[in-house]
Amino acid sequence: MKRDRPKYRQIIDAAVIAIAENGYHQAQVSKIAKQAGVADGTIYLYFKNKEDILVSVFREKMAIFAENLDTILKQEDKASERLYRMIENHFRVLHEDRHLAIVTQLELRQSGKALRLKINEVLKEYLNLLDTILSEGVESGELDPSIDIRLARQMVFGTIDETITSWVMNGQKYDLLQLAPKVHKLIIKALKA
Amino acid sequence: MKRDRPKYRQIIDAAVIAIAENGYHQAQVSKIAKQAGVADGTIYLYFKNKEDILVSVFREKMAIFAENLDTILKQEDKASERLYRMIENHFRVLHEDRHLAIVTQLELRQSGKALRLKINEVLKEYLNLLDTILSEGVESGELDPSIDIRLARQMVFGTIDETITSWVMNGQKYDLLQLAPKVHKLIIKALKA
Amino acid sequence: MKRDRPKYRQIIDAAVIAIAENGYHQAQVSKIAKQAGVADGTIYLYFKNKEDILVSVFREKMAIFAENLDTILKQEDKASERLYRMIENHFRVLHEDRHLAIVTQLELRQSGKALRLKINEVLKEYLNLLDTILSEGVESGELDPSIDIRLARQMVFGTIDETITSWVMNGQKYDLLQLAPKVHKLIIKALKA
Amino acid sequence: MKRDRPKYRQIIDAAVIAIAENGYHQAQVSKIAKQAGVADGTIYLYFKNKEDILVSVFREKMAIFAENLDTILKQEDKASERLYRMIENHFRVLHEDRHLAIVTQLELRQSGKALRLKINEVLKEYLNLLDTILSEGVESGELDPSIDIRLARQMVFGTIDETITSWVMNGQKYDLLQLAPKVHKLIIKALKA
DNA sequence: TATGAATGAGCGTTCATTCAT
DNA sequence: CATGAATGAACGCTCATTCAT
Repeated sequence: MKRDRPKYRQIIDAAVIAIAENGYHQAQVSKIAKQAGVADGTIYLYFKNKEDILVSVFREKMAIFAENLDTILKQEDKASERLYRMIENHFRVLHEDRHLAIVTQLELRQSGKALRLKINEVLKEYLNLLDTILSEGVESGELDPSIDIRLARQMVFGTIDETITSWVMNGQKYDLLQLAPKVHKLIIKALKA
Repeated sequence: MKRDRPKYRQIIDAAVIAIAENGYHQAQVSKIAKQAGVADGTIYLYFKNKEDILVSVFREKMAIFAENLDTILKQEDKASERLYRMIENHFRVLHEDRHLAIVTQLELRQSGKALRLKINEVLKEYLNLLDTILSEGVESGELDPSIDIRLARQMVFGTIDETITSWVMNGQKYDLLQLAPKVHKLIIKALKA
Repeated sequence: MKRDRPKYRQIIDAAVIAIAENGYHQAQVSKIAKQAGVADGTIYLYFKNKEDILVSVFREKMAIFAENLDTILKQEDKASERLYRMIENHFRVLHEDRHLAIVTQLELRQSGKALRLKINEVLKEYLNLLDTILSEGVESGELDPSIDIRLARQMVFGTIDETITSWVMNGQKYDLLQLAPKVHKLIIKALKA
Repeated sequence: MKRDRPKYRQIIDAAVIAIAENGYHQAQVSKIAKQAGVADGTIYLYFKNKEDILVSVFREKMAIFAENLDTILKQEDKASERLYRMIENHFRVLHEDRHLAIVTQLELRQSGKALRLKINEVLKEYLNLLDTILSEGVESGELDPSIDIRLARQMVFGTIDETITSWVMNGQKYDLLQLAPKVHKLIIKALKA
């Protein structure tokens, strides 16, 4: 399998750096290749085309969120705690990889419609896990039964996303992780029974 | 003043349509010119360059939100009502101009970093009004004094934005306006004292 | 109409020279543009793509053959004389434009299948005129009624084509026009009643 | 000798199939290798480069024509009969190997000038045999002494070539072999004393 | 002998911007 | 003011060839 060979991840990681440092439109294939330390043509042994690199970046990195979240769901069963761990996890991953944060919050959003649709498919899995947390929270009586799940999900994700984007656009100057408890408190207040 | 001459708005409106119908990357200057019924070169008598058209689109259209919001602030003084009117206004404007909704929620986000920064400056005025609503709500004792204004603003804007973007991405099929009360309820629950 | 503007022919003529001098695969669009004294992009104001240039070269130049042949058909009604004039015309045009001879006999045949099909359509008109000469020659009793028109046409065209190609491949060193009477004699002997 | 080892012919035959089925420009070295069941690199143990494969294809296959023709020259001494056998042989070989017909009549002609010159050298041997038939036919009084041998050869080869190319371009739908007597008759009429 | 992963030079095309009319 | 023909820089991708194993 191609994605198990070392150069696959090497190129993925190079793409994140190249995009974060140059911007989406200035991250030419040749720049990614140079950053990865391979020839331009080598890229095409591992990826169908440039778009495929970008979707793969998103898929591989998103897997980190989803995996962690999966573990959290198994460890916790209180909705409030689950949400806290989710927020904290989301913030932590992007806090620890600032290049990745720039890429997911700013650069990848400049992609064309086709790529956006593929990215959304990947994102959907993550949002489904969030839906699960919310539904189960309602069922257990912990969360307000009158909430609209979709709307609640949009609020949770929208708040998280906007918070991180603001942090990135302001130069990642302050400590994103410290915001987790406050964001959590706000969200729980809105959702609790 | 250039922006008072009829062709200025003609080009702005043409840009919104051209971008909504063709997508950001397929909205070439020549297409905008054709849509506006002017020659390519004429564009450059009214705008410095392509980026200038797009920033102007955002500025002119954003003015609608801000104006309305200004009026609302003068008419209402309860934070809850102000927020309701703001959400309702935001939803209504984009509900009534579907081209504009596509442009602001999807297409304009594909622009490069430079343009994004300029757009954010324009957006900042709008967010400042929101900050005002929140601060005054806290001062009057209507809103929870322990909230972080910036965070609260990010939640409010993030939730609104995510809700609208979902609506656009799902083809603007359902009635966005009907969501206003629910969104408002959720937000107020999170923010009230 | 694009093809009436001077740059259209300018580019066509430049393409013939660029291809003759560099070979089909080495006649890059930028070389054709430089030879024509225009910018690369200008080419695309007159032609859809590179293939379109080449088909146009063939069409425009082939028109010379067909026009002359049309005139000949009107002036002469003896098949033998018509064939002589056709051969002489074909030889003369290529003899007088050696670049064109290289392009039609050698370079343009290196094009891909798609282009070849389009070229063949253009060629078909010319071959139809030849068919007319042969059919009318048979009807008038001047040519052998037992000949297969298609086969006869293939012989006439195959002989002419092979003769010219040999001349080109040998460096256009001898006088092609002098061969016309001999070729004509050979062909008439094969076809006469 | 390399060309006696089994993989040599294996690659030659694979090249004919790959070119006939994919077209000249789509017959990449890797496709030929796959068709031959060897690794890409192995090709270069038997051939200097891609051009060398193609020249070898032509040389090896042309040898069939020449060998047969050699035998014919020994068996027959009447020019008319020799020509008939030559035409019949030429038609038969290509009729029986339709892949080869496509390759020699259409695909190989798309090659660059350099390759074409090498192919012509191989072809020259075949054409020399044809010259011999014609010269001896003139000497024996069977053929018209006034003919120009080179021209006669161009007519014979041009007619055969054009006939076969037409057949291939029309999808090899009709019976090429049946045309041999008619072609022969036409040619003999042109050449006989 | 045989392999196949890696290489990197090369090119058609788009489109924002200019400027002579 | 308005036009639109002309410009030319910029880039993703292919594929013949090599060479370490």
